[in-house]
Amino acid sequence: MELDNTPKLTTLLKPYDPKETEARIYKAWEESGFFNPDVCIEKGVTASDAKPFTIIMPPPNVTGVLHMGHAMMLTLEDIMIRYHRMRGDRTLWIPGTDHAAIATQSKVEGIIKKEEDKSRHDLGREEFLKRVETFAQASHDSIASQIRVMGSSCDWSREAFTLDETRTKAVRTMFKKMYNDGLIYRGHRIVNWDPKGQTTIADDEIVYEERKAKLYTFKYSKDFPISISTTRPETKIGDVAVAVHPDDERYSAFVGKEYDVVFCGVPIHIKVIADQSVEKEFGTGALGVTPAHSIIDWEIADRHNLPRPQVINEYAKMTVGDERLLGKKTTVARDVVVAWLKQEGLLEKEEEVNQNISTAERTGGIIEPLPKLQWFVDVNKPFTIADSQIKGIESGSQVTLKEIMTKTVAGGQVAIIPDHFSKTYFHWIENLRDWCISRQIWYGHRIPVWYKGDETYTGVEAPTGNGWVQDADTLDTWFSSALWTFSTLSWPEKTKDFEIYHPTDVLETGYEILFFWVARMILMTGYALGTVPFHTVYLHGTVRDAQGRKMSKSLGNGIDPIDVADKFGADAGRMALIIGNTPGTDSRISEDKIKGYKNFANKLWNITRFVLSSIDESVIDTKPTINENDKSLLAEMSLLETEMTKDIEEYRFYMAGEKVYQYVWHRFADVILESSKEIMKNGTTEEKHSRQRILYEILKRNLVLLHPFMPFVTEEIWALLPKEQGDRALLMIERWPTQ
RNA sequence: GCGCGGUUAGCUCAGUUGGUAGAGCGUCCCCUUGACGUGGGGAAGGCCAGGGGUUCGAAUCCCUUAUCGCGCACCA
Repeated sequence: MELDNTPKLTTLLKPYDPKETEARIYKAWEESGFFNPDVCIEKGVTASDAKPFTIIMPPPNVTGVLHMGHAMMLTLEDIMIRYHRMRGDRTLWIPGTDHAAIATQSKVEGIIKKEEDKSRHDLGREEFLKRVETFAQASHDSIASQIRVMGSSCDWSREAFTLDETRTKAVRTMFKKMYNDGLIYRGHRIVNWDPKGQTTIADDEIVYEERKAKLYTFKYSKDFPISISTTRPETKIGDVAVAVHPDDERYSAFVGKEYDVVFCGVPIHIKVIADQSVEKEFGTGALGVTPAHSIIDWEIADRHNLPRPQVINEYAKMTVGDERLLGKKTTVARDVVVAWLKQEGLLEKEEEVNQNISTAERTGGIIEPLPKLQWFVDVNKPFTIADSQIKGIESGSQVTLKEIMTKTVAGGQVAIIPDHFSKTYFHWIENLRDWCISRQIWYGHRIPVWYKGDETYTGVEAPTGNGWVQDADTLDTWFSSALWTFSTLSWPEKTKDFEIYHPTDVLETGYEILFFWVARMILMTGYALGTVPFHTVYLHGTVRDAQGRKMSKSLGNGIDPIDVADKFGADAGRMALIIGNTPGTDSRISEDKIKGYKNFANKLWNITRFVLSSIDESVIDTKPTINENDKSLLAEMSLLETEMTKDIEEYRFYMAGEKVYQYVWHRFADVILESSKEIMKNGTTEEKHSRQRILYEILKRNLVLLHPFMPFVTEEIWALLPKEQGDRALLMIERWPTQ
């Protein structure tokens, strides 16, 4: 490696300017090829038998631009990656983006609506998809450049997209495998229907909003013996039973009896049944069972083998009744039914209650539970796992997807940081139902199933022959995300990458997608590969504004990480995001905090100026004797290195960052540099040389320690520093101190 | 309803296995003009939410109360 021992003091005369520096440095890194572990091995930076360290980047949605949460994610991951690369590990960080089906589609629909006043149906499937792809591409390009601005040292040669060719193959292969194992099934079941988005959504895409509602208590008819309560009288047209608790003596005489009534002009048949799920104390203690329009009631119907008449359609309109009801919106129909109840003298009580109403996360539409023919992943069905490396699950044994999710975490094969999220995780699994994976949207992985008459074909490629029609639905975006750790490594191809880098080491992501994503990756990996997708899950919190509010467009309180990089430098933004931020805890960020770390970058710059202007070149070429006092300063430095290494290994990045900050500013600059001034003035030649040598050494060693946190300024200073034998040209591949 | 967190200096937060509390910012005083004013030195400020317990010793472990936040479920 070439050594350039000319201190570039002219550069150093100016204050540190991150804006001028950062883009240039990133380009140099990228051109060096060292983001790619193959190049590191090829060039002798990494041993060919070095142990791998892998992170697959959680792919940002191609819905626009990066926000502070992404910046935090990228920083945390880059710290780990740079640290491991400097340690000599075979370090791989794969970047990528997510097509984010519903989110991207609704974004583009919104734009087209606004600009052209057209819907996706006006454009047609093919034309609409073209528009989405154009949008996604532009969005991808800005995201990719923003990831670079943050200084992320990821391997762009392996970049992936959840909807590209390789990932499509993985998705289809997985679908077919699960279908063949009977874990994916098509069924007519009650689902969460979003009338606004015209699609099904998964249970965890529901957001509950508290609203005031009226609870009506009434009887179906004058002769009906039991009163029931509901907030949705219009659904009662779909009732088939009244359920009471088996121990409820008030109603035991009626259990088993059946009644025919005409309810608001519609004849209905009601059976009185006893079911454990009914609460005696709630309302009248009797529940009108509407199987087609309530998830709980659907399950009651399962237990009692009841019919499930549908009375509401996909547009939230009534499908039965006379002219008063037919075709009316549910909200209108509700008033009609209530008026009828009053008129007939059946309404006994009308009270105001607070209720949690289910809305769709993406569109805000009020969820209408409906029975529909959809695709599901069965989480409770046992299947034979061919080859299992999961503790407590033997190869060839019968196991369910739920068991896989539980045992990998319970057995410690996947460690969650902070640990208390494991409890939340288990709690979620206990309540997990079958996962509805089909969506009635256009953008995404189309379900790889084809129909011809009564025939059904499932496969990676379309079937040959005429007359086959592909299923119109697409897959839940989390289906493809769930394969991310191994689809990015070219699964189902058995590549070298896959062999070397999977399972990955760390998944670093926000706690809010523990269920959406983390759990499903564990599910898919356990199922398809019999192993875990990663050994450690590091969950970061939400980045909030200075007042602790979530950053949002409507509030206008967002801080754009790119603006931050522009104004203060990416290094400053990185430090501000990391320091004082513990895993799983929300953090606040403000310009003041970021500014503080810009000052720190400048401080480091000026330390360098002082050191370089204080030392003779002789202390670099010929190592002078270090006196006892200065030796103790080096020992202090070693201690810092040991502590920081331990902190990073144990995922305490906030502490590692703070320690080196404290040391550089308040020990190295405030004490050691200050005391050096006196030595340079009045010390003996030996004292001067000893001190000069350790100033040089301490500075270099601090640059190494700081590099994962503030890669740009440290790399820039490194380039300006005279080198000695063994120093590497780029700081990013300099060796981390061995412990 | 079930579960999980938080409650520490004016503000934002640390405090790794229990050993009489720390940082950043802010405030006040002082210093300094060839590394840096994006600087240096110093100071004030906390019965670590309340109560109880374990211990030689508790911010740290256990119980309990209050309060804030979050997740899940349900509200028929």
